[in-house]
Amino acid sequence: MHVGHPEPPLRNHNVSIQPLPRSFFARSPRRVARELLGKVLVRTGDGHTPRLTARIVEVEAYLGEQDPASHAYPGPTSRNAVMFGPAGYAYVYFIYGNHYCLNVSCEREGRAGAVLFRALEPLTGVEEMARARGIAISHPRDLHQRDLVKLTSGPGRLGEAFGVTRARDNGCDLTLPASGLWIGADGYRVRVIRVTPRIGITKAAEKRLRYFISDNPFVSGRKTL
DNA sequence: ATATCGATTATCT
DNA sequence: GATAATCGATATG
Repeated sequence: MHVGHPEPPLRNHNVSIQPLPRSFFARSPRRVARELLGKVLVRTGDGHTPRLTARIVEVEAYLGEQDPASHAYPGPTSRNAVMFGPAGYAYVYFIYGNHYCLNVSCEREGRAGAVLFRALEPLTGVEEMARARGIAISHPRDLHQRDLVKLTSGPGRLGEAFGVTRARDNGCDLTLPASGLWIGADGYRVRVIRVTPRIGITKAAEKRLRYFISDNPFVSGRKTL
């Protein structure tokens, strides 16, 4: 075996994961974003067995019709309809002709708001994630941190790793394991949360609505203000 | 390490 | 017709 690994890159995950209730999401995007850190995104197959699990380590809040950076800013359209619906549903958008990004709707029905998933820490199903990302892995036990980071560090990357598309996942209920894509808690406690301006936007770029777990190596982009 | 750029298409002006 | 909640590749310090 190898020596000199300060920490194994993967913590294997045999504890049970409990779905989050809709009331968790039916709050302000700021609150939901902060409390989503440390929770687990799950992709389940037909057999209800989790195939893919990954810890949520970086998110951004989008506030709705008053937030110029939000897709809800122009008011309800067919694209953003899920954001105006009830909380706890997947809002998936396609961007730059290349990438699908995953959000969860917040607030009460009729009031827009969402949290964008920006980075995950893979827990199980790493080989499938690597296949989905088109990254060759010789021997799964020899995975290095730098390879793992490329799987789910960034909104487009994590979408691809989890096979998220608008046709497949937009509007699906993320509180329901039967949806195939859902969010749960496994008892993990986050230590330190950091807050910075959001990434990659041109409007309302100064608002500090990006939340991430301090010192987590899977966080995307700048780790300083 | 940071900077710049091309890819590629749904959505809106 | 312009833009975009991104990524990966390339160039340069």
